[in-house]
Amino acid sequence: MALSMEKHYDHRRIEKQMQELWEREQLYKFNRESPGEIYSIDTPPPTVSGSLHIGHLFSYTQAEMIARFHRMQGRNVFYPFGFDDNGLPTERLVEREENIYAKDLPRSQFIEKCRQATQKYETEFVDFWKSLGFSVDWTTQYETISPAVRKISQELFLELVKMGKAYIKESPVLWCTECQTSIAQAELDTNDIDSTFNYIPFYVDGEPLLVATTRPELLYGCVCLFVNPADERRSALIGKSALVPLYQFEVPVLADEKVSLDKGTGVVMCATFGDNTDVEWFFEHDLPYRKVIQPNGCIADEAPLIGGLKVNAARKKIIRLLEDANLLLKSERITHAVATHERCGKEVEIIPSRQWYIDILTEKERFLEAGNQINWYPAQMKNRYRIWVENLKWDWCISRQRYFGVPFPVWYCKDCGRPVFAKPEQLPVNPLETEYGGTCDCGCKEFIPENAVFDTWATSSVTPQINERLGLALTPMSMRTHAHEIIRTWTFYTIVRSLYHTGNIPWKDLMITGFVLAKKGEKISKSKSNAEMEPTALIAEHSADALRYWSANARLGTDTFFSVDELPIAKRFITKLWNASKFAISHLRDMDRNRSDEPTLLPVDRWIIERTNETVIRAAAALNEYEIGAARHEIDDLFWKDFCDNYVEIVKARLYDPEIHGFDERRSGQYALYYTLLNILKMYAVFVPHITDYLYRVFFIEHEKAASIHLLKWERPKETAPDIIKFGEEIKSNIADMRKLKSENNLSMRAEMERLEIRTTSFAEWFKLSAMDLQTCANAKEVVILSGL
RNA sequence: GGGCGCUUAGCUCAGCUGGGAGAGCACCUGCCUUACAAGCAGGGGGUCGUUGGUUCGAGCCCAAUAGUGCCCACCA
Repeated sequence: MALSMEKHYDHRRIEKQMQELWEREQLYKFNRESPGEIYSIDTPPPTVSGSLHIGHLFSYTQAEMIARFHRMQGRNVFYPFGFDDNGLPTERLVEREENIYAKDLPRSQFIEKCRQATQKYETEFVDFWKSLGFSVDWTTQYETISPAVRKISQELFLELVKMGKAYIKESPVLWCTECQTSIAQAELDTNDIDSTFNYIPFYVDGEPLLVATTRPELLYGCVCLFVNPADERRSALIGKSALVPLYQFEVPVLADEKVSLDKGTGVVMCATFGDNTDVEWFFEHDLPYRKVIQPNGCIADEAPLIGGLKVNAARKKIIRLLEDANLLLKSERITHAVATHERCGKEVEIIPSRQWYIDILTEKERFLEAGNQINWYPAQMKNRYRIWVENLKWDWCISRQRYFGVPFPVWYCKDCGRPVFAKPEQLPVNPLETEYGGTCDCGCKEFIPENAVFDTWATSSVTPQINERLGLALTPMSMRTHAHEIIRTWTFYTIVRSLYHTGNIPWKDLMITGFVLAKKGEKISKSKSNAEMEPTALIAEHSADALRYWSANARLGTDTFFSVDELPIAKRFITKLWNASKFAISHLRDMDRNRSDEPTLLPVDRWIIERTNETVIRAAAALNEYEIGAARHEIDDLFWKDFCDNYVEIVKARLYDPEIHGFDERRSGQYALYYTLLNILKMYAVFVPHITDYLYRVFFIEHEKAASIHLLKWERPKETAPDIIKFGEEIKSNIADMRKLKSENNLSMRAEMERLEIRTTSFAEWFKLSAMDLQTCANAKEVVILSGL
């Protein structure tokens, strides 16, 4: 195929052309037989929630660059992509888009709608990654709802059951009354909500005892009052009975050190269940359960005065009743943080129910130790993990009373209620569609299927095992990457599962990327002002390489702001790379690479080669630490400042006029130019794969043989020559002085000058060999070298 | 309340193990120079949040303090 270099770089045509070529040539196809150690990347399977935003582009692109970097270090990169399509995010998307509620539809019909939505968005996502030039072997793609993954997920669940690490119990659980499912601690958000702190008198021995509460609707659920045992004012109350206002039943006054002396009135109402502390007290003090709130968010009918009302309406009504009865002695307006469900924003309740859990509370120490064995990039992200683990209060509830997810391979005996489990050969199985087919130990042959599905994280937490489904032993994988918001979920849960299933950490390195914010403090949303940040439109207009180049500007783990105003910088870089290459290649066309004798290099040529080697070393060091921005800046410095602004300007005349400068001298220049440009392109290939491969295929392919620049390896210079680099610094400073002189006199850079004085510390010999170059570069009549300065 | 960041030029940020304060954008001046005017060359502009300490020497280390952001806790 004939590729040409036109005056202007046409990203629309060339990016598409390159992507088609890569696909046709199967350039990124993973081959387990390929040489090189395997470098495996555990990439987040995006949840199908409908929004494809600049944050995806930013975070995934950085990881993709790491894949390219390691491939160009000679490693056999395994870089599978997946989709986390099952679960609540997809369900919420479908409910929102179609304006329906899952519970109003037949189960199978709703699941079918989810499947359709999933397919539609997954196609969009894949097209998107492809349009960014991702070096992914799409034949390794997985979906968490697929039969193969369902099977793995169910198998591993059964393994946990066998180990005693997964268990079922009837217990208070975090519950979303909007989504009508149990949820896990990791799915909580906190929102500041306006509320009132209500002071209500209970009566003990006929004397009023003021209790402050934000949840008066739970009065009927009150099971006791608590005071602090060290509270001298209250010690006489301990053990007595208190009369609950409005409802007129008696509850005991108990003592517990968790009660703070100075909060509210120092007396706490404990209800089942207002908050996490109530649950702890429920167990520690063996308290009874008084039902108030039902799973659908309505007050139980048996609760007088407010039965059947929604929680908020019930609260209002109770407050009004208290006021009417002169029982609301004080009411303070407050703003306080309440736990909400991250998927819908609704306040979370605590309701007893029968759920499946994975034991995590007994193994905190082990999880912390595992965290220490993993290399965190950037290192301080480990703190978020540590603090999360230390603060865990609930075992991981993995059952969801939802529809579009991996089913539990479980039935319950109709007689004794004991769970029975699917046999290995049955998997994957949906107990709603398949009979258990066995007999319970109690002799019963009838079973009730479990209709809950797994928490979506219960499946996505085994991505290392999912990635191993193709028969490759990968764990611990080389690297996991994602943004910092899911440390408490994806990172944590994967570590839990890996330790349980393999006894080992899931990956060696964790690369935690930052977030993209619209502007200071504003999160990305689908609001109008953010429409200009729609990524597919940005790529179409500004090119994938430009957006990739922009993404590579960030420091790892640090949030960044996106503004279209930043893209011209990237576009200018693309133009510069195009023009510089165009120039260099035009002077390399006649180069004879087959000559066996290497040219004797002039010092200037040695300098740019050494600078290139130095940059390769530095950029590789940064990328080995996942510092993409630092690496890019190193290469930028070499390319723009040293190569374009200085080296090319110096070597130009030699390339144009061998009759004046000498043919060997021209050959030396060609050699350095070839080496430097090729290696600059190789380094940039990680960041801007389209333009670099095009430039490679336009020219270098004749000499390098490999079909694509992406099949080449970076140089591995062992050391550089510091002297020649210092010499280069002196050349640059001499040229800068010359340019300054002309600029200050409003002269063209081409203006002729009488004499160029070169000042050098100790490189007089090298400057003598470069005198001709510098003389032409400055358009000077003579060059004088002043050494020893 | 606990933890982790950040604070450097008008803006966005880089500054490695302590020694010269930097880049891009913006601004000003000049330059059609056989890759690039979508360019090039040059310039102005900073008490490195504040205070104290260690050191021959601090943007960098230590302590305190202010502002700001995130993570966690906080529903009486």
